[in-house]
Amino acid sequence: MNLTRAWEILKDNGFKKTDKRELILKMFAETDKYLTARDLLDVLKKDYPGMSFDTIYRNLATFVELDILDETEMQGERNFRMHCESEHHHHHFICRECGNVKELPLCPMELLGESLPNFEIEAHKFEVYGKCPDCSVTS
Amino acid sequence: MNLTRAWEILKDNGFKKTDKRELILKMFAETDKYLTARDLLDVLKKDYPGMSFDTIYRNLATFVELDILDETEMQGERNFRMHCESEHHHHHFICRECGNVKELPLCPMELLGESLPNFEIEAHKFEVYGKCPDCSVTS
DNA sequence: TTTCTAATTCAAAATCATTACGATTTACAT
DNA sequence: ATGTAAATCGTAATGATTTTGAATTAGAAA
Repeated sequence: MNLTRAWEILKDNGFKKTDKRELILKMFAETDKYLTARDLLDVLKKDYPGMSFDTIYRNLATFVELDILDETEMQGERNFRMHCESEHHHHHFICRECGNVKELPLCPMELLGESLPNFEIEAHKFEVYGKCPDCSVTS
Repeated sequence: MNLTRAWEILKDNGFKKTDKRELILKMFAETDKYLTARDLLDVLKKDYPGMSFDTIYRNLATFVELDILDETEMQGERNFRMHCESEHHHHHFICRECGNVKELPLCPMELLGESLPNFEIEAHKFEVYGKCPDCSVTS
């Protein structure tokens, strides 16, 4: 997802263009990694000392609601990332060292078959964690 | 995992038999569901008003460390459950309504193939959420 | 452009899960 | 029975997140 598309969605849903929102979205546009509310605040406080958690969290919620951001939960923290626009559904490897993300082409749900008859499936989570080649010590 | 085996492991690792540990383990032995620290405290406070968070959390950490319990994170809370002793690795469907759990026979890691060359894989998470047949409103 | 109004922001406090601490009690090997 | 390390208690601290209420601001309408 790029910034232009993100603002299109916001406009379409009646949200205003504010500099705080621009800063937050720019941070996501510039990285591939998952970011926490604190990551954002720490950086943005430099330029906008008044930036508060309220602003961060409310906007993150808005962005997730509008599918501009994806959210996942890792070690007790909510992590956010620009929503993937890949043609088809996929999952991620997440590097615990640098936070970088790699797409995994498969989705286990396709392989469930009739494992869950009469179950109402609402969601699923599949993530792989470890070290990417750059962070893996090959010595 | 049954209580006898759990105590075997604790003994082997030099942990003492305390009534608090017994109560906590009994709660896990009696249910199939994932429980939170609060679930445990709320119940155990009835019989042991003095029961404190310290006791709960320290013991949960110990049990997870010793593979007596499994841990997962759902909606911002850590959830615990008796460790599965099934012959082979598997994953779970978790009912968001009643908390009951159903084993899923597959593990997506087997299907990764060479998707992650030179990546150091440390962990993975695969869970399916929804409503079990009992909780699904079939009207 | 000026005005209006709802949306947004700020700053601080509340909440919730989790962790930590010093004092006391307990399990269990000797 | 006793000594000692381990475990527990009661409570306070921490850290992430959410909420609140007053002040500010963006964007639409006149």
